[in-house]
Amino acid sequence: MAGEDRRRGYHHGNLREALVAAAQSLIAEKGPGGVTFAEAARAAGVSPAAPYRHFKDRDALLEEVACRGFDRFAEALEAAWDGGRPAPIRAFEALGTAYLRFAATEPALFAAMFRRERRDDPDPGLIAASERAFSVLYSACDTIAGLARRDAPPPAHMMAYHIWALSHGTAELFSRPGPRRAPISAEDLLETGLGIYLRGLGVLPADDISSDSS
Amino acid sequence: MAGEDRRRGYHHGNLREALVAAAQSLIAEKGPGGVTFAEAARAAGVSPAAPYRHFKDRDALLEEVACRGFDRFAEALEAAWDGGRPAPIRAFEALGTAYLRFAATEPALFAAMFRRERRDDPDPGLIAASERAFSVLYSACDTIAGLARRDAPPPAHMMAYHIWALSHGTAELFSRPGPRRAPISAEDLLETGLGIYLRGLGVLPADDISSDSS
DNA sequence: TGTACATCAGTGAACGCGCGTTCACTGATGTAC
DNA sequence: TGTACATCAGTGAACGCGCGTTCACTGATGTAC
Repeated sequence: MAGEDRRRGYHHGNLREALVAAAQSLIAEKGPGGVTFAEAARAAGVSPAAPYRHFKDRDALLEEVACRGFDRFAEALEAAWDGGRPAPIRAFEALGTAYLRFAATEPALFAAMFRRERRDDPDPGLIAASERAFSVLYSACDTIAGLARRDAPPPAHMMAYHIWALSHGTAELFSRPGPRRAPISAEDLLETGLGIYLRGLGVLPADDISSDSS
Repeated sequence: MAGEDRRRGYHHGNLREALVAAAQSLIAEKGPGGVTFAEAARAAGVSPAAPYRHFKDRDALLEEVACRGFDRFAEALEAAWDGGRPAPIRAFEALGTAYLRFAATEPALFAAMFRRERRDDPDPGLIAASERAFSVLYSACDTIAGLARRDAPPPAHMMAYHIWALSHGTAELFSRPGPRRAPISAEDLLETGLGIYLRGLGVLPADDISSDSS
């Protein structure tokens, strides 16, 4: 953004950032496969050879975008969970909603983060960033698992994988821009799904059992 | 397959099939984005102009692959569900496992079916094929919903969307070829997740309630 | 049974295009002294 | 405070490549009579 306004002569000053921004809007336009080194350079107002000073290749650029995506994703999830306030269950639902909203409002980042054409060599920075996002989910599950009315609480990491899968599947199938497929909104689907899941864990009371104790 | 063995002179005889097969293996190699009209033609042993006789463009070819993918997917799911035999719950788990297995053993078809770069114009044949697959899930859920020990069974279509999302998310995140991320197998994750979900619906008995009636 | 003709499916050459990548270069910036 | 020099970041021209797409064409197949 800031780098596009004014060229300061020979040196761009902020080319790396400009390339990342350009890649992001190219992804939004044509998907990750449509990102081209040459076009990113053009969008940044720079010669086609310039990007090589900052990124090894197209894939490195996309990985950088994905990495920042995971960082912002983690922030969004963390803000939604908010340490379990005002109440754990409510915060947990907000967490799920945040997952969907991120997928819907940042389709470019989301696509870069979860694109299927990964190279074999997994970038450690990217893995670390995705771990950061996952850890928000994990700590929320850890709190929620403590509410279970059983002697043995469900293992939080398994729970986190379940929740992640449910949220991700809902986002992929029902929450992306494009022709809708479900007659129910993605948010409602995820909320009801989470509710049923938590009931199954004994975290929420079952409907057919009279119980007012939380 | 059959078309590659022997050229019968000027006419290929089975070019459409050969192109679909070529596209499929190109997807397996480089993902849907790596599919090229020219390369598919080359793989089929035919001039670069020949594919235009059978497909409008690259996207039409990919849609054909996706369409067949959904057909085979529906078959696989149907075979796993098997009308609810030997027992509904067991068949239901088999259905989930079949979802994962399809994603793992047919990554090319799976990628074509669920690729994100869809054109705006959704092919009716493709939609119909995906509906066929979904309807297997739906009818299974309809049967399972009837087992709930409540007065009002959960709406089967909502249930089907939940299950679809959970299965799809598990497949996307944990069941694709590549570096694993979860310390639990995708199959185990999905099975436990389904179990918890069904407990939440009242279809399976909760652990902390003594109940031996199925 | 044979012939004429229409239709179909693939040819191969050609074109313009944009991309990836390299190269010696050069303008700007910072720093040692 | 000024000068010389090293380093850095971007240039622009060039190359080879493969793709998409078109075109008039031609070999094969089927069918009317």
